[in-house]
Amino acid sequence: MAATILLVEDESGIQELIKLNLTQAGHAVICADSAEQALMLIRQSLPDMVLLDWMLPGMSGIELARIFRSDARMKNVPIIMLTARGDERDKVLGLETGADDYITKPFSPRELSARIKAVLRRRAPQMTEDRIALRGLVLDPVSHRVTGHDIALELGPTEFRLLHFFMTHPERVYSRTQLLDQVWGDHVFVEERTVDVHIRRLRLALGASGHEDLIATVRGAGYRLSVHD
Amino acid sequence: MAATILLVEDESGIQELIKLNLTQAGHAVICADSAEQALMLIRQSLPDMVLLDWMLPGMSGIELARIFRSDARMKNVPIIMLTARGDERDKVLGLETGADDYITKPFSPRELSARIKAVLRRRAPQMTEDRIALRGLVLDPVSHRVTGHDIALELGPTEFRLLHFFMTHPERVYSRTQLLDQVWGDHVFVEERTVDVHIRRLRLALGASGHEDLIATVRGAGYRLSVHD
DNA sequence: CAAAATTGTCACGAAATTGTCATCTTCCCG
DNA sequence: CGGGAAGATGACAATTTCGTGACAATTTTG
Repeated sequence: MAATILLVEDESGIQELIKLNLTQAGHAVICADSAEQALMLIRQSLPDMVLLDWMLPGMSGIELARIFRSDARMKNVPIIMLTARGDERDKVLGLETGADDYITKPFSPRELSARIKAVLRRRAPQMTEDRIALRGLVLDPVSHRVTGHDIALELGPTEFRLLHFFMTHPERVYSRTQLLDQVWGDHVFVEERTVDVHIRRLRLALGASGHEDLIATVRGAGYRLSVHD
Repeated sequence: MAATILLVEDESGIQELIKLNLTQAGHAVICADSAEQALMLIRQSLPDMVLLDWMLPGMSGIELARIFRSDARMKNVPIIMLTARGDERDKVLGLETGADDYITKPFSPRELSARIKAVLRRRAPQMTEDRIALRGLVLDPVSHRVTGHDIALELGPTEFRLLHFFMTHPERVYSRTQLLDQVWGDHVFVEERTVDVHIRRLRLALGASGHEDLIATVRGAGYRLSVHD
């Protein structure tokens, strides 16, 4: 279970330490020193979750969390608060603000890993290993198989990732750029129109089970997996 | 994120300084020395937000904020209060009055920028991704769907943006120029009459669910989305 | 290593969208 | 009532956007 994690922590020592732990656990880590930087980064890199230090210079962690939560685009990004030992008020306040979990410093790498795993399981549908069913379509992340009305579908690797992404994010329009970021990866340099071609290939494959209209194109905006007929 | 900001500050030195900062950050700045001037300017120029000094000659900032809030036309314009250092009472009072945020002088350009960005993100209604419902009409920015009485409406990209804007700014008249700025974009050079045509197309589409009279024409002034029948 | 599969890019055509204009309608005011 | 101003409407051409098939490059597989 590899995830992209945004770490917001002003003390560079602790930041490095946590970053090391997370990296070794197989996660991609993006670091921010301040609330402002965090705001920038979370928008452009769409992390799978945020590790947020309670105490920050300027804007406090809790304020930052509140901002995250008030913006619909970031509403679904899970947040874990890092707090100093035993400050119960902070804990309550943090959870009220919408943090998904909190962890008190100092903590062991194992504990951190466990919390991350738990939160991701709860909040990031893509990362789970559960089967996803939708309109007679069943996608199994484990066996890497897809069936439509019990008919096995032949999908290439990219088509599979694309469908996987759409099925974990239904009823939501994604631009070509967003799809490239989410399905191909941030760093990749690929033409936007390439998305069209893969959408087409995916549609063709889905057609084998009568699901050709599952993915709708939204002119001028992007594509969307529609749950309704 | 470029915005039009109304700055209300009586000390010309500070005013110049802030104006410089904001301009460099890519915002358009309109300055007012007094509450009276501010009232004039906010009506005619429709800023995206207001930076309001707490201490003003004559009418105080907080009174001004109260007036802003009580006027339907300005109700949706976010306000950031500028207060002197550490006056907590002001802070509380300010937030109660309806200020969206406060910032204590002196402050760094970075902090100001961050607060502005945050407030705009929170308050600029078009930016949120919450579903908007109005007279049986439901617009979902996320899925890019519009339904009127559960009937799906077919909208082109521009019609969608136009309706989105109106639904986030109901009961308020917008001139063609303002609509071009808000829906098309500042830089675009398009005939004003083009707005008429798109209004028409939007009305036609809305007619499919019996909402043809949703957008009213205000002769000599512009158009308005009416909430009431 | 050869065959097969996958992938990114391109060019072309179809279709949708858009801006503009000319022409009616409607409304306002003397 | 008439004249004009402002808005509505329909048509149209230009542009944009998307779908589609082909193809070469690359990777995977046998």
